[in-house]
Amino acid sequence: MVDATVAVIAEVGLENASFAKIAKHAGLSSTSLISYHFAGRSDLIATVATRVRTAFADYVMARLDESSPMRTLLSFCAASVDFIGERPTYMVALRQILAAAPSGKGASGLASDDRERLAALFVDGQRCGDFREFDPATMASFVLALRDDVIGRSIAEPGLDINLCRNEMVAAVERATRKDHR
Amino acid sequence: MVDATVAVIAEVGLENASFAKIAKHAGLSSTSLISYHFAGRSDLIATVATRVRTAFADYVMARLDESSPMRTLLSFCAASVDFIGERPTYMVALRQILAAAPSGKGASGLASDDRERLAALFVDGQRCGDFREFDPATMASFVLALRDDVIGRSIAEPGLDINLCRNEMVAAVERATRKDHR
Amino acid sequence: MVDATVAVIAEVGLENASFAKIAKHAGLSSTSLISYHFAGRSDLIATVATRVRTAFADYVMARLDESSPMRTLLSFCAASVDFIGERPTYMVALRQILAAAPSGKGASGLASDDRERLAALFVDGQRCGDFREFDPATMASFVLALRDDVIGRSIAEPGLDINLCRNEMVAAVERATRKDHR
Amino acid sequence: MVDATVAVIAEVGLENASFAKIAKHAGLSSTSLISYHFAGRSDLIATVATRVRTAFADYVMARLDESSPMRTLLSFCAASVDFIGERPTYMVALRQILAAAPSGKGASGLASDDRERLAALFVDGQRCGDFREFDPATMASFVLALRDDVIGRSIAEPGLDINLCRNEMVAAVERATRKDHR
DNA sequence: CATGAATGAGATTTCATTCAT
DNA sequence: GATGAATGAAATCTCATTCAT
Repeated sequence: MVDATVAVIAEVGLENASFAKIAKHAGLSSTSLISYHFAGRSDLIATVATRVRTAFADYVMARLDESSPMRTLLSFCAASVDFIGERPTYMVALRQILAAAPSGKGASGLASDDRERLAALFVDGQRCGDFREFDPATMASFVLALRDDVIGRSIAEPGLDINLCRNEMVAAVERATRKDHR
Repeated sequence: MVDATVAVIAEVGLENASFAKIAKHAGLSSTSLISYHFAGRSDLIATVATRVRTAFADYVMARLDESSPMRTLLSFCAASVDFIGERPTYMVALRQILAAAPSGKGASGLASDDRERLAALFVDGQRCGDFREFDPATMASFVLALRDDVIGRSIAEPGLDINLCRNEMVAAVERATRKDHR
Repeated sequence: MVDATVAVIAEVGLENASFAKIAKHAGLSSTSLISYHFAGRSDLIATVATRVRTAFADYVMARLDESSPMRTLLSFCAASVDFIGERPTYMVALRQILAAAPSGKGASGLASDDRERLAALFVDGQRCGDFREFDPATMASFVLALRDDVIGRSIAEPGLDINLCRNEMVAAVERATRKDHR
Repeated sequence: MVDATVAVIAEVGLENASFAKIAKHAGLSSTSLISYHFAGRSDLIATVATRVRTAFADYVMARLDESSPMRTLLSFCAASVDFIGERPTYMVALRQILAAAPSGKGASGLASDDRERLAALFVDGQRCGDFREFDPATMASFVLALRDDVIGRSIAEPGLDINLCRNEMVAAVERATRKDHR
């Protein structure tokens, strides 16, 4: 049921992902089952968000090279983009959910997890000399924005070269964060 | 009427920006006037997007320093972020519209203008030695993604320091694009 | 304006013939002109009905052979069918208006004119021996029903042979009304 | 729900038979249930038409005297008119639907069944000498037109004598179709 | 005469949800 | 657990009409 929701969101967008479409995609003959299992629409999409984020985190964690802060960062970028190619609908759905989230906490809080972890990584890396001085929170947000941009383009441009995106992203992030030479 | 729509979208999100709320905000006594002036909901939000993009383009163009490709790029970044502080609701509305846009053209096509111009700028700058070698289209998308990220954060985090964001963005973009030092 | 209404009714049916469509067909930029010239929708379609009926009556009257009741009847039938071929949209519109008319008088009374005149003709012809004994009112209604049927078929079947219809109608009406032999 | 629709159409006409009135007549608290069960307004009225035509066909079939083509024809006429007296609202509704039907197929196609069967009957009867030579398709349409005329009059004239109509129709149809006496 | 903005009623349709089975 | 009928709110859209210009 959650998977059906992911698929529907990826196909028609969060706004148009009604219980009716989800039920049909899941092979259910009534939307009442969804109401039965979830407290409401927001409960359902929160569950979806969690499921997607877990899958994403698992995938990325397994590919993390934590031998140094910079390597952690770059392997995070690479793995993130690879996941987009691996499970496109997952990231599309997550992006829709995060974009539509009203300010404050709620679903938006979901994204802050990643951001905080990245910011902490930057603080570490600045201390040990991997990174130049910049605002960790802002840079964390920037890195995630690049990742989300690849997601968006992977939707809009069917023939997109994911490998190119990954390499470009890694190169850009490295240059934006590393210590300036001289 | 378009301005009322911008305000409502910025307040409650695109999804909840119903004709009823817009009419109320515009001081109209009926939603039918909106249907009268616009071919439909999509026509209205397309008009909104155009209006916002025009205002944005005008603002940025007036602040562009075109003495070199790199300066053009960095002044574009700075002006973009400044506009967010200037007309926050405009950018919030635009971001909602772009995020909800299904793939293909439509609202997504709205962003392609900027992207193409940036890409062309990169090609120029690479030829004249301002920029290192990278994929112009990908980098153009990245730069816009950073701008959109600042928009998003300006919504989610009321107390955000826009000046900090601008400086960080300029610094990051410059390092990501300039020629590598030996 | 009346002619535009006729055309629109013939094209999309009375039910869908809105002021908006009529105004567009008439080249007007606003429906308010229609409201200005007519007391309301019913006034407009009543005017249309009158216009059409006048045109129809003029056409038929000019072709009537009143040398005997039977000849009057048959020439009425022939001329009626010919008019359908001549001005198809006129009769289509009239038929729509009459069919949608609620019982009682109103627009329905428009049809009773023809019926009464035909019934009177039958009474005459029965007196002078042209027609057999039958209920004049019922037969009058029947004759008009055949005419309306040709109208209906001329809409539904584009390639309909109007001449065939006229001849068949004349033959059928003659046999249904003439005195039985022996 | 279908029966409620029939009743409402018979009462206020097809044009004014809104979901609201139908729901009210059916004792429903919301019009949404109609949208739930039917794909749309056209689906509903198509269902109504089918229901009515089935009832009509069943009634007439049970009263058909098929001992000869002419007897089949005349018993069809008699039974048809009798049904009008039996279930007035059914025929009123059907007539409204057919009259409002745009050309082409759709509801108009509903009548073609009867027409084809009658035409086939005429061909048979002409071969065996029951009927004179005439165009079968045209005559079939004519006979149904007479039937529909009685329906129409039974609406417009409350005190109409149905028996008289039946007898007049049978007499007229017999004379219009039988072989001419020398 | 003509325009076009504005109005309010009303129509269909979709939505999430509840309830009895 | 699963179904499908039923509900009420809300959304978009069309309609005829009015009014100021």
